[in-house]
Amino acid sequence: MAPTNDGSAKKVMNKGAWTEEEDKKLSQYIEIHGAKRWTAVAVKAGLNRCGKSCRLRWLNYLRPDIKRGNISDAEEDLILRLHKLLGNRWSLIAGRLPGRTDNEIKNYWNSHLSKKINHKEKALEVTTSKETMPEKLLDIVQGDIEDVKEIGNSKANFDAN
DNA sequence: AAATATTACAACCGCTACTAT
DNA sequence: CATAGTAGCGGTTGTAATATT
Repeated sequence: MAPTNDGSAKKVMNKGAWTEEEDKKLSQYIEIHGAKRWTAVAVKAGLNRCGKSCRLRWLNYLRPDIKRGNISDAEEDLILRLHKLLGNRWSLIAGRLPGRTDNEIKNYWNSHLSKKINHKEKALEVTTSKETMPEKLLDIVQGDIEDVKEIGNSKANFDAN
């Protein structure tokens, strides 16, 4: 811990897996002061971590509204559909799956779904059949697809510009 | 039962976008 | 308007857990 350093600029930060104690410090600090100003959070929470690391930990793990546990069939189906529509825009996809994070979905895609990519056509055909999708979810997807297309398009336009 | 391979996931890194000065 | 600092994104990696031989 401790200041450790001589005058020269860089502190050596912790890296790698978070300990329970670090988690606790981080959540406690954030509950009081909010999830903003990550560099300050890192320092003031007494964590020898960079802000970026704290942010990631909070967003992907500690944040209270995170849904844990396995991706349901319905969620998987939604991921497949959205990915077909959006490509690797994980954050956008995650936005349509309450409680799931971009990182989690990206991971899920890379490990579970990329092997299904071998039977890609089959998988996508299945997901386009409405019967396999619960009504509620279907509404969500269809409602959002317009939004999402717009976002996609405007980005494309911007890029092309 | 041990050794080795595979899988799954948390966390990192570099880059870009956004915001404020 | 330019520039600096911060937040966010997505690719990639390290490794712990699990499966296979």
